[in-house]
Amino acid sequence: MAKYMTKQRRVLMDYLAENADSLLSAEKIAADLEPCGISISAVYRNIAALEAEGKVRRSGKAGSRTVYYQYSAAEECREKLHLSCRECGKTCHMEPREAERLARSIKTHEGFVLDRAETVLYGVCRDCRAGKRVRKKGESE
Amino acid sequence: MAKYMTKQRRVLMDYLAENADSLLSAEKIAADLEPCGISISAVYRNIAALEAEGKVRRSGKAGSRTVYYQYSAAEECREKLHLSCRECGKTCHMEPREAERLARSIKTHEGFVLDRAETVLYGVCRDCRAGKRVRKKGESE
DNA sequence: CTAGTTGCAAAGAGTTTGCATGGCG
DNA sequence: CGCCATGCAAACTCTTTGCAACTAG
Repeated sequence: MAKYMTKQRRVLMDYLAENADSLLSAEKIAADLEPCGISISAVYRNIAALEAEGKVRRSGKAGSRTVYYQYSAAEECREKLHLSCRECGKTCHMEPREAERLARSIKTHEGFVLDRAETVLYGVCRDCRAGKRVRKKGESE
Repeated sequence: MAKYMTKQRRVLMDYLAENADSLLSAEKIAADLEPCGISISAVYRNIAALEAEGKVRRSGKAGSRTVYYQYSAAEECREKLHLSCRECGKTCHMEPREAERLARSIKTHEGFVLDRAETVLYGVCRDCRAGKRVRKKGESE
């Protein structure tokens, strides 16, 4: 997969890199990139390829059947736990030391080996707690 | 919602309670309960009602578009973090003290307030680690 | 009896796929 | 020029909904 670098693929990758801090649905991506001339199928197919290459991570939002994707630049990214904000949708990495401590703690106490690549912690981020009214597009109170 | 206790509802609730430790898709539930004479629509409708009552929790499995449900007996359940095993699908509660420590730690270090109700940690549980030593992709030791 | 429930089938939402055309290398 | 990638639309999967028949209280 990914033998040619097509216009669509480049546009998609740029877009994902620029929005590396938020969870994106295939439909949103397609909508935003539609003016660039990229079909929804191309979005899905490229994302699947990027996912296989480890450049994109998929994560479901609690209670939604839509799948969300996010750029996952480096390998190290997958060693980090992700924190996803319910309010603004942004995702950030948890400090490695913290993640490490958490993983160890859970393993010790529960005998459970955490899979950092697949785990996303949900909550409300610092900015949203501070602003408290950072409301994002199409999001009602 | 839930004004009458129908045969279907009772069967569903029993089933959910019995399988309180695993994540169940609507289809699996319907399949397992089909001999009891309950349609998939009834499954969905009852689950939606139970969910509204807080007796069922829904959670997406990482990287799957299917929604999974799980019995969530008590209120306290929602104050506990959940650990879900990728191998066997079982879910268990994280020790409250551990969860508390984790939440505090994240808040202190990242300014991120964890939503315990929506967060599920993925990994491999003690039993599966003991039984088989299946080692999968990107899993930390 | 009467309103909540059910089953069925049709409608939706989101994702995947077959096929002919188009474009990267 | 050959093969991969794209676009379109049809197929799929999972979930929701309309409606007439059914049933718990």
